[in-house]
Amino acid sequence: MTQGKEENIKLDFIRQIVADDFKSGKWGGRVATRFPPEPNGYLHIGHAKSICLNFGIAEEFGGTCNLRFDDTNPEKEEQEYVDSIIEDVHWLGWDWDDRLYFGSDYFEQMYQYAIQLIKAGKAYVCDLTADEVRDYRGTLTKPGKESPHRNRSIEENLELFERMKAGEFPDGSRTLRAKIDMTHPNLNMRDPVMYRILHATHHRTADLWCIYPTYDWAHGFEDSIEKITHSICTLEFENHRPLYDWFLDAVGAYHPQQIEFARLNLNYTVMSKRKLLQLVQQGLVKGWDDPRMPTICGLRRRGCSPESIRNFCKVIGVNKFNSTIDIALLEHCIREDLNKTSQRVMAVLRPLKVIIDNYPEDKNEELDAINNPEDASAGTRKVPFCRELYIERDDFMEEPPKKFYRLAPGREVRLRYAYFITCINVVKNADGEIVELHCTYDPATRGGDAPDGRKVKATLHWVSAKHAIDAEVRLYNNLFAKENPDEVENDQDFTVNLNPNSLEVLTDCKVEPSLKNAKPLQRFQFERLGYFCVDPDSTDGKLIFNRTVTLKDEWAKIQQSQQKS
RNA sequence: UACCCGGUGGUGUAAUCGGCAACACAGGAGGUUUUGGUCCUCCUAUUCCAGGUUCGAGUCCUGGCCGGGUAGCCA
Repeated sequence: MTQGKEENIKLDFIRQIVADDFKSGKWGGRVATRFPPEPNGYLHIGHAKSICLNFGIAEEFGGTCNLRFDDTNPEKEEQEYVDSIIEDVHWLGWDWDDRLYFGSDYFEQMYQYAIQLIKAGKAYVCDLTADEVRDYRGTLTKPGKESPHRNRSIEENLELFERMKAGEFPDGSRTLRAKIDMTHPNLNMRDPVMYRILHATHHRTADLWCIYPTYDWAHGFEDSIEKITHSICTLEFENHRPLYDWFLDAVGAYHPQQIEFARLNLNYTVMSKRKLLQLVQQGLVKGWDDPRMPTICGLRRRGCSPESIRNFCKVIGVNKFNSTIDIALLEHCIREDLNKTSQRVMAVLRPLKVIIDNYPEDKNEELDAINNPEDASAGTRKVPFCRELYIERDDFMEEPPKKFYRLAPGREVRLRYAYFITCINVVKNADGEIVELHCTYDPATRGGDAPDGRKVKATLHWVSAKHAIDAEVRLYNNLFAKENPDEVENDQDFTVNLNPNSLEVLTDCKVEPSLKNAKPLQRFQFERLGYFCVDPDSTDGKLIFNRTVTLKDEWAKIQQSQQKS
C-alpha cells in the first residue's frame, strides 16, 4: 500500500477524510469508492479528474474502486456510451477487475426499498402533473404546499404503486414521492419524486420496467448495495446530501459518506456534456474524438499519453471552490511526459528546397541520429543524406531581423547530425517567391562538429528530398478564441467564440523515411517543432499526423515582442 | 430575496495544534546545449474587508463584502 502520508504527499481534503477514517477504523479499515458515470455522453478530462480521484484513493489505501453506470434514465442512455466509457477508463490506466456494475441491476432492490418506505408511511403516490408539482413546490423564498394525495392510506399507495409498475398508467400521470417536508428550506427535501412512469426501452433492462427511479432515490442505494465507504461527487450535489442521508436512514440501509468536490474547468474550452454534444451534432468538430475536443478519446487521438493526463489530475489538486485551470498547465504535463518518452524524428512541415552545390550528385550517406537524448536505451538510427534536401521555410530569412539565428544569405548553420552549410544563393520565381536555396557544405563537419572548433548559432532539422515521405499534418490550436467561451453578448451562443484557426491542415509535408511503418496513435517528437501522433485516418499510402502540442518556442516569443514594438 | 457551500501571487494548490506564507504553472533575466527543446541558477508576485481574542492569526470569534450552487418526473 502506498498511503499518501507514507509518501510524504500533502493530502487533499478528501484524502484527509479517508485517511482519518482509515486510521479510526470507521469502516473497518475498508476503503471502497466508485466512479459512477451516466452513459449519456463521452468522458472528458473533467471526468478524468474524478476517475483519478476515485481510483487513485482506492489504490493508495489498498481499497477498491468500482466502475458503475448510473443508468436510471432510459431516454438518454445508450450502449455506445457504455462501450466508450469502459474503453476510456481502461486507457487512462485504471482497472476494476470484475467490479463492473450497473444501477439498473439494482432496480428490483430499489423497488423493494420503495415498498418498505410506503409501508412506513414515508412515501406516497401523487397524481399531480409535472406542472402542478412545480407549483406546489414553492420557490426559493416561499414554502411549498402539500399535495392533495399526500395522505392516502398505505394500502392505496401500495396498490397504486403496484399498478404504476404494472404499466396501467400513462407516462407522467403519477409519481411516487417521499413524504418529507413541503416547507423545508432545501427544495430537494420538499417531497422529492422517487419514481416516474416512463414507457421507454432501457439499453439493458429493455421493457422490464416502466417506472424508473430518480437520481436521488437511486444513487444512495447503488452506493449502499456496493458497500461504498466514500461516495465522492461534484459540488452541485451538495444540496442533495441531506436527501441522500434521509433515504438511506429511512430504510435503515448501509450508509456511505457523500463528499463533494469542485469539478474541473479549463480555459479556452468547454466541459459540459450538453455543449460538447452540440459541437458534435452541429458538425462544428469532426466527432467526439476530434483532437480539439477535451474528451478522453479526443485527447488520445491528439496524442496525449494517459500518464500525462493522470499527472495533470494529480497536480491540479482537489478543492471545494470553483476555479479555472490554465490550459498551459495541461500542455506542460503533456510535454513533460512526452519529452521523456518520445522518439525523435525529423519532419519538415513547410518545405523549402536546398541544393548543396558542392555535394556530389549521385552520393548518398547514412548519418547517425539519436532517438531520444533523454533515454540512452532508445538507441540511434540512420538518416539518409544527399545533395537535395528540404528545410523549414521558417528557418530561412532573406533579411534576418535581430536575434534570428537561422539560415540567411551568406550565413552558416548546422544541419542536425549532418554538416554545416552556408547559403550562397536564393532562387525566386516570377512572383518573387523563394523557391530554392543554393548552399555549400563543409565536408569536414560531418556529423555536425567542426574540427576547427568554429560555432554556428543554429541547428536546423531537414529531410533528404530523395528519401522523404509525403505526409499530411494537422495543426491544432485552442478550440475557442476566448478564455471563457461562455462569455457572450446577450442572446449569442457560446459557439460564436469558436477559434476559426483551431485546425490548420498541411498537405505538403516531408518526413524522414524511418516513419514509413509508423502505426496509428504512435507518438513522436518532430525535432524543434513539437509532439506529433499518427492519426487513425492514415492509410498505407498516406501518413497523417496530429500535432499534440508544440515544443516551447523561444523564437516565437521574441518574434511576438518584436512585432509589438 | 431563502437555504447550502466557498474566498491564499496572474493561474492552480500547500501551510495537519494558532508559530518564518511555500510548491508548480505562467511571466522575466542568465547559464549549458548538435532541438531557440530538455536541464540548471536567479527574479517578479499572495492571505477579500473591518473589528476582536492572543506574545503571536491565512488558521479562532463577530460583522460585512464578493463568488458559486439550488425552484427536472435530468444526473
